[in-house]
Amino acid sequence: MATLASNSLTAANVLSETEGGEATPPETAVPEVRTLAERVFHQLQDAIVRGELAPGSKITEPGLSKTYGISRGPLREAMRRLEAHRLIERVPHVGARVVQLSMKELLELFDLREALESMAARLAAEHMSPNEIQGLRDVLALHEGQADLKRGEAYYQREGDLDFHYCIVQGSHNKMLMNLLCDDLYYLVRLYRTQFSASGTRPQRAFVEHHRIVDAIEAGDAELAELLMRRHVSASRANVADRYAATLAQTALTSES
Amino acid sequence: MATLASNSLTAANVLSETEGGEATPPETAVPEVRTLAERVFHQLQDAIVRGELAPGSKITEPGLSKTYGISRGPLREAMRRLEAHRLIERVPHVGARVVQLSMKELLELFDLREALESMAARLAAEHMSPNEIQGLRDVLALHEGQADLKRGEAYYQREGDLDFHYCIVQGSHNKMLMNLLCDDLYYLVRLYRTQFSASGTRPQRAFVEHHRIVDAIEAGDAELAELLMRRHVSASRANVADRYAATLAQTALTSES
DNA sequence: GCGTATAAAATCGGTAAACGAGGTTAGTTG
DNA sequence: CAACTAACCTCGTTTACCGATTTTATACGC
Repeated sequence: MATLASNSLTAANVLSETEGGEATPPETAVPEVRTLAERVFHQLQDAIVRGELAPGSKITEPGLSKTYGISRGPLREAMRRLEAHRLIERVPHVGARVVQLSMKELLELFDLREALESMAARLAAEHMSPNEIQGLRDVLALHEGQADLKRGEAYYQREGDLDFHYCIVQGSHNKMLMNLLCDDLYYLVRLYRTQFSASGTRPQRAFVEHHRIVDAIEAGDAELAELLMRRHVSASRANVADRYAATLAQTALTSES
Repeated sequence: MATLASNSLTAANVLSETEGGEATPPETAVPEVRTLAERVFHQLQDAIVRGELAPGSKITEPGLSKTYGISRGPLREAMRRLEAHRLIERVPHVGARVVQLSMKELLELFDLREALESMAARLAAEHMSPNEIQGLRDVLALHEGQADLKRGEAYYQREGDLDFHYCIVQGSHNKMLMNLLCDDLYYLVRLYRTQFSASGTRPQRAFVEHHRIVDAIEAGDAELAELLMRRHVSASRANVADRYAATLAQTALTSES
């Protein structure tokens, strides 16, 4: 049966507003989940990012075909897309498995983000409208009100942090950059966060840094915004690397490359 | 090792039965063209990049299925990958068409390259081995010997330029960066070059810039290498923008970005 | 017992036919 | 000439089936 009518999209819902009435679903209207292949692609993407599909685990076509109740055709299309996004790895007559990420690649990813997001911050400072900047402030205020920030957890490692970075990237008004960061890299970032359960104990600091970045953007100081964002990402990277080193030293001493 | 000096094409040529002798050159053996879907993906990718499939033209499944002599299954998988790489655009019950690129997006792409390739140059200066640097020199020497460089054409806009940038990116030893630039963005770059028949008349200058960059890398001067690469890409961008503006002014004055 | 060789099962890659759904086009009608 | 309708086409998906390759399980020999 084609049950493509109403399904749980579960996408990365960014801004959650007052759910008073269904009158105006803000911008983020339910986009294009019109085909089965697309739906299962997002479902799988979500399952991988959230760790429901364990990293390194093998995924078979008959298995997924059964769990999601679809035939192999659209399933294989979805898997092709996952492969292109580097969320699964495939060996021709063998099968596919969820990516297993190394610390080296995680640090590489941070280097990429440093280059790209600092660029995004510069462009955002040049191009963001007062309205958009207000939206940024709203996002920060929303985060500030959340309890988990005060509890000193979660903020940085949850979607909240990404919300902020999403907004900056959107504010760059550079479509290519938006595609690259939001469509390609951020799913990997989220995947890393679940795999390493990483990046924990610097929530307030990150929060302050976010505010400083918005200040620079609001002031139209592109150079400063770029610098602050570069430092911000770099600090995140160092934090992750430190935590990883600590974990390594604590558990045992096995090498890796 | 890992000098992929003259790979460039890797195009669609299938593993026709011409593989009599296993005397394939050391590395760079024809890797994974083992499945039909993969083969047709590369064929289509190549056809699009080379302009054989006109930008904006509609491509239909029955059509391609017939042209390439394959069934719709693997064809659709290939198209999914093309879509993920942004070489085609797809509308759910309507069809797919080759991307039509705007000058705005081209300039955005250059901005991305500026950020990413300058980063690559910095990393290359830090990580490239003497062997790899020699390989870079060889690539430049190869280009210098080619006649078309002296004729003042072709060098910059042909694969030659990309060869150089490929090598720099490889020299960064950053796998994520390599994936991003070489697997994702460079096909778009090449597509732009065919679509705009662009970027022509600064071959010697680009050539000199390439040499300066290698000098900086050889000297281990990461900061300089990064700066020079940033300028190099930026100059390319300006060149393209100028030529485009000239074209616009010449033909007529119609709409703009 | 253990390693190798062989056979069986499972999976992947691919083809073909068929069907409904949605979109495009053209023709008819008012 | 606009609007409605009816073909027609393509896309999305399922099902069934096939060969090729891999994995596993079994059996054999040492």
